[in-house]
Amino acid sequence: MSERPTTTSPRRAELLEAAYAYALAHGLADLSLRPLAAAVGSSPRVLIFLFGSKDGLVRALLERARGDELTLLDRAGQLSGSEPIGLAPAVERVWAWLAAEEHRPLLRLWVEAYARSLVEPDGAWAGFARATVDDWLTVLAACQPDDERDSPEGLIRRTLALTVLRGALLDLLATGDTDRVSAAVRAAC
Amino acid sequence: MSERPTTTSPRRAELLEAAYAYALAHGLADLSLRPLAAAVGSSPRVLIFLFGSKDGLVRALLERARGDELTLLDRAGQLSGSEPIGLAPAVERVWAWLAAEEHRPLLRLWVEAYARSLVEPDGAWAGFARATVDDWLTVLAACQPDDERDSPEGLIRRTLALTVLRGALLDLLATGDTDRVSAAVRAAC
DNA sequence: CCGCTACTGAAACAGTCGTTTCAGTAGGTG
DNA sequence: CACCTACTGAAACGACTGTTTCAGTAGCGG
Repeated sequence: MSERPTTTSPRRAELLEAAYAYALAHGLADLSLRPLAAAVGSSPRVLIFLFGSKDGLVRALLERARGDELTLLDRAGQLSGSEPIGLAPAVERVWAWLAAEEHRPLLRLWVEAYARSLVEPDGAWAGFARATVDDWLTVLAACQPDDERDSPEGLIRRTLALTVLRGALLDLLATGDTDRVSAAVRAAC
Repeated sequence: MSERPTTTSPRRAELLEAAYAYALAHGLADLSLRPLAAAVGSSPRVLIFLFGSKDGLVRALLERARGDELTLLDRAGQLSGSEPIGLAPAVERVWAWLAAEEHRPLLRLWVEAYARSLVEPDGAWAGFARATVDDWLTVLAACQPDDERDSPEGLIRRTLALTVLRGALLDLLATGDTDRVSAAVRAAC
């Protein structure tokens, strides 16, 4: 009976932003409506009304996080806008962004969503891991010179580049040892 | 009052093994006692009695998973037992194990625990991510020639090796594209 | 048989969960 | 004014959660 304006509405956008900040701080794993609603100055009733269900809210949060990720990727893509800058410089630039202290909550959230979508491939998390792999590979491809991009070795090289970035991110989030991990990324280039 | 044989007991070991199989199939994120107990032929009462609490059970499961991981690492370490085999061959051997289809549930569980211990560094998951980074770096160090191992570049090289393995694992779990990812790992060596 | 340890079943406890029901209020438009 | 849309508060629903209480049973050494 309580229909859903699943579409965008001003209040919905406002609450989504607040909920996103809350998720960055507390994680998505044991997110629950009542504490979240209290933190963002709302009520479970309203969250359900605006997002349809808790799953709808989580989906919206994941899309929101993916939005942040895509703006990063756009910035990396810009650098290859006029002329491809090559894989190694692209990796170093993206890594500088990933290693920045202030992006760590977002990246933790990202790892959490990635892992969850592997374990539980249905529901709100469906396809998140797969989607980001494709997003990144596409952007890395845009950084490669034209002839390299379309060769089989080009695919393998950008897969390796993505692998280094992802693995380094995991190490960094666990140890916080920026120097050691950044040196490894630099060595890979 | 119903205090803890937190120590090992025959029944406890038996149920732990069954619960481990269940966790491999269903994940740890929304593990709950009643369905688990039903699946392993026991009751919540007994699980609490034998493991002290749900947190105790989860801790035991994580230790159990880490046990599986350590036997893999031991096997990689064996190959460097008499004479260090070098980083690149070690990576290729370990990757062959990681890429095997039958190890995927264990690796999914591993990623789940890793991510969770990043988001929620207290409680049962504490230190899991950090511990495995150290485990792996130690074993990779044992594969390096003596002079390389103790140099600063040696630390960076094995960090990079670990990075490649971890990143490749994430890609493989999301896409299942063994050929592409294995080619990238081979290219890194 | 006694007493001890190890384990177990059934039921209840208090709490949280997502969601629903029913009731509104505020603001703009006709 | 009436009317519609957008939003909201309070309270309840039933289903679950981890945990506890109380009551056992089975086996075994003495």
